[in-house]
Amino acid sequence: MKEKYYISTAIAYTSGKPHIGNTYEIILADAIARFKRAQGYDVYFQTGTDEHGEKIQQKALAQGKTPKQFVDEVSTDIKRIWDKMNTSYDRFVRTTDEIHEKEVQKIFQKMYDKGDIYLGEYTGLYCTPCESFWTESQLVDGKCPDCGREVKEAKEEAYFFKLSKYQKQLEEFIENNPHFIEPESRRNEMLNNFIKPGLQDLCISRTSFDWGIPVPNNPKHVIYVWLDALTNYITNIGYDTENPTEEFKKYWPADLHLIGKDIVRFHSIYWPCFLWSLDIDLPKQIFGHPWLLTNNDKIGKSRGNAIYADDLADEYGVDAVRYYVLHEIPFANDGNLTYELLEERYNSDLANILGNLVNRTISMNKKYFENIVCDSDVTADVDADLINTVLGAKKKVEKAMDDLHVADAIDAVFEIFRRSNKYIDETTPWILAKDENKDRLKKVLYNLLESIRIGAVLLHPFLPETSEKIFVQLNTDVTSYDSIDEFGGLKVGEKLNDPEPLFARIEKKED
RNA sequence: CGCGGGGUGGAGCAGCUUGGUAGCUCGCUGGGCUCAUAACCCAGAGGUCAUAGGUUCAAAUCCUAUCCCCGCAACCA
Repeated sequence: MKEKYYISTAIAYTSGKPHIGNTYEIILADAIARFKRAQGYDVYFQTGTDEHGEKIQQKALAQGKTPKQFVDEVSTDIKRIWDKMNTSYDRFVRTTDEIHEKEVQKIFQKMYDKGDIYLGEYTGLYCTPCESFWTESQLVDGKCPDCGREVKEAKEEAYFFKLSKYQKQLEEFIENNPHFIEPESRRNEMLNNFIKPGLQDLCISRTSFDWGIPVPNNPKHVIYVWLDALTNYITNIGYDTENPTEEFKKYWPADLHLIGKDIVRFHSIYWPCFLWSLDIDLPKQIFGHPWLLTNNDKIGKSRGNAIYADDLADEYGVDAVRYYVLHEIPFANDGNLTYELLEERYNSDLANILGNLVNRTISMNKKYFENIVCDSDVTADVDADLINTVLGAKKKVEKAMDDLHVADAIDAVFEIFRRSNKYIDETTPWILAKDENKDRLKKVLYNLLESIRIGAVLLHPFLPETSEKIFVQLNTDVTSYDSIDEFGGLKVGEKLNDPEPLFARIEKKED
């Protein structure tokens, strides 16, 4: 039986259209999911939208819509972008789905019955006109950051979750599982900044708005969005407080929660404690990926520098966008996106190194052998180095992917293409073409076509569309992950399709 | 002294855990080639690795201090 692999993204908050930085997450998850599938795992890949909360209620109101209308529109748009980016999620979930809402209430009830949730009083600084609580640090000159008026201490009834009860357990767990939170810098931050100083009980209900899941038996409270949102990872695969489904038993615990570094806290502190409260195993790993910046500034609508994935895809193509974001964020540090950098990568890597290689190779094969795949036994010393590089790439990709170093994995694939370009110069096929029998040329072109095939197989998780276009030009169905363990999978005698440029070069703008 | 991260040739990054000729991609200069999307291949110039001390035979890599940048700071997801 195939080993399972459950990967999730965070569910996207439906307060507005996600920008390229948000979209990066689903692309990254997709690359990992596709890679694991290629390796033979039984992959379950979940994504979706997080749709409750005060902010959404306010936004909807401002647009004269009901919250439900509003989130329906935004969620549809998010799904559209995910689809446009060619992401292969297995399930797109929404926190407004009935199955989820019902289960969250049952979860709340179970925690309550267990004694992990109690009714208490929330004390905070309250601005009466704004009907909002603020923390000390949010205040501006000691006054309400919204309206500038005085705030005063106020109390309200609220439910609390006993985080404090699990503090020691959590601290020990994270100490003993050094890879539970990645990258390491985030782990240190959580441990030193939040956990070790002590965990306060978490207020998990709100009464200041009603766009949320009602607390069972006390509907003037709605359940705090993070309890609502985090549980999406289990409710949608069939968790139930009494009778969890076979699907749940099969896929849980998740292998990887892929999330933004800004919400590591919720996933590495609240989520484990919630799961313990339910007596469920913890996910195996939480990876807080870095951000994509533009001009080294945070991307955001309010900053007026928002860049959207679908706009970029319209201009440069889906795979160019995928390539850029996957390649530009090595691992733990933020990446940078500008149109100049994107065009630079596009031209040099996609158009020149990859696109041109495929084009020149297939063009030569057409010119010299009428598109027929030929081969011979006339080898030379240079062949071995090419073949070693090509066959060695798989291990490098696997090693990099095991560490979630996706950018390194892509580089390892491109080594095949770079080496192949060099091989053309070393072998000078146009000179070999002058030979009467062309036997050496047959071997050289076969080696090149086969290298491209192997490269395309490895490229597939990252740039699926491009990879498939290459297979079409090679007219091959030998595309399995196992087919690249040995050199020589491409069948002799097959007829290639005519060359078609994969990526048209972008000419520099004249302005 | 709130916590964490970063400051490496013109640009974007790796290296730092386990000290020992500073690496990659792009750009630039020169050369080669002509199959190809003026693409490809080779060679070269360019860095006192933020600053100041310290440890060491030897530091980008360890320690201390300082400066600058970024994120977080629990009820906003």
